[in-house]
Amino acid sequence: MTVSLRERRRQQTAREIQLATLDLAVQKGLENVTTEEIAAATGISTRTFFNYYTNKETAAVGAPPPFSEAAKEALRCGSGPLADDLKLFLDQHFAALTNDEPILQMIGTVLRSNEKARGILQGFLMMERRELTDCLSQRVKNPQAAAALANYTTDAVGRAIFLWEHAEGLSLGAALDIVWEGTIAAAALLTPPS
Amino acid sequence: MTVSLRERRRQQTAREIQLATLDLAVQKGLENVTTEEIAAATGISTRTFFNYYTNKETAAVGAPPPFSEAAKEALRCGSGPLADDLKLFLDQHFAALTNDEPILQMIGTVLRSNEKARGILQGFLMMERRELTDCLSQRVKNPQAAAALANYTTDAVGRAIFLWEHAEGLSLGAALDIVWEGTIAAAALLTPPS
DNA sequence: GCAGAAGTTGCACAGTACGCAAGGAATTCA
DNA sequence: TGAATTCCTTGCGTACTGTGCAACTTCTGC
Repeated sequence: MTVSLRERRRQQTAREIQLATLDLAVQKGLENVTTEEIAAATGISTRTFFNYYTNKETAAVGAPPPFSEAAKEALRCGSGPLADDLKLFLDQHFAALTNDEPILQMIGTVLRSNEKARGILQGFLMMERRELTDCLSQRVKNPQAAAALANYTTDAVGRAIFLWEHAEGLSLGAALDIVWEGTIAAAALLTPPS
Repeated sequence: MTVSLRERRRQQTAREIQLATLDLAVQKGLENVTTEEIAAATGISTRTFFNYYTNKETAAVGAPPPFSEAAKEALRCGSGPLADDLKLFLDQHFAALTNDEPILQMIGTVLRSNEKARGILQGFLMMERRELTDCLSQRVKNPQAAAALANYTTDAVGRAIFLWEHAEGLSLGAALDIVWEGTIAAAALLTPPS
């Protein structure tokens, strides 16, 4: 096996901590949850909690799924219209996110009221945006345009999740479709008629 | 006088705390600065520090200048091409920022290494983006397109400041021009040829 | 099965953030 | 101008955060 018992247990514990954190946070707000409570709920010591996460906000947010290498490669080397390739890329990324909808829901609740948690997530998204910028730089010569496209794309992720959380009976995929359409419409509004 | 002595002193103290914080942070990194040091450098007690700011990161970031009401009004009711009106809006906002270039410089240094500070700033930018979205909603019927445009715009602010900090001998205004051009180019890339 | 690596835990300690109450300075109003 | 009021500052006490260290347990590779 490629993953040792140790590694598996580590992942397991990390996830248990995240779940305990989110569970408590949804109940009474992350501000009012102490690391001690989280540790107790997880069945570990406070000290061990800090061996996994540097703070409770990080524990709540967890590690978002990375972009798939295949999807990035497709984006770099794609030949179709850029808008279509980006949408395809987003669809693939959302397929990964959809696996943990309940967790996503809880994270959303935490993010809405917790500044520090937003900061953590922001850090992750910034890394993702940098990754995307690098991919796009291979197709777009103007580096500022590549950065702008990466921003349009990661922002669409955020807005789609937000919409999904606030609109009843809307699937994550459907929310993305709506948001992406708005993104394209906005781009058209900025583009002088040729 | 419209502003009482109390109010003026309060503003003064708030600024002094920010300057002391940034000064120490640039010297040795905000992580390695204690609230006690900041208070001492400002000439106040630790307790008073917390009457002004909830934490040192907030003290470092301070309160960014708000959008001017006139600029917002112009954006809401403007009739020119949207891209031009937005650029005008940004130019006005940057004129306000330019007053405190040295502070902006120091804030940038802090943001680069401090996660929590980025979170604080993110909160401010999110509010600004919401404000902008509201303005734009009066000119653009599709709410997702309005949100996307607001994002394009606030992101341009961030990228312009970043570029200005990293490129030697580039004025803030010139950086904005370059970034905005990239934004427009990216929009064109997403727009199918009509 | 055993040596070493990795993980867990208790303990100690520096730092953060805030409630509370006493005292001091600014503002209001008589 | 002087008293009443309001706001600000400060010290003290306290709950919580985050990390270094050392002892101990568990897992891994040979």
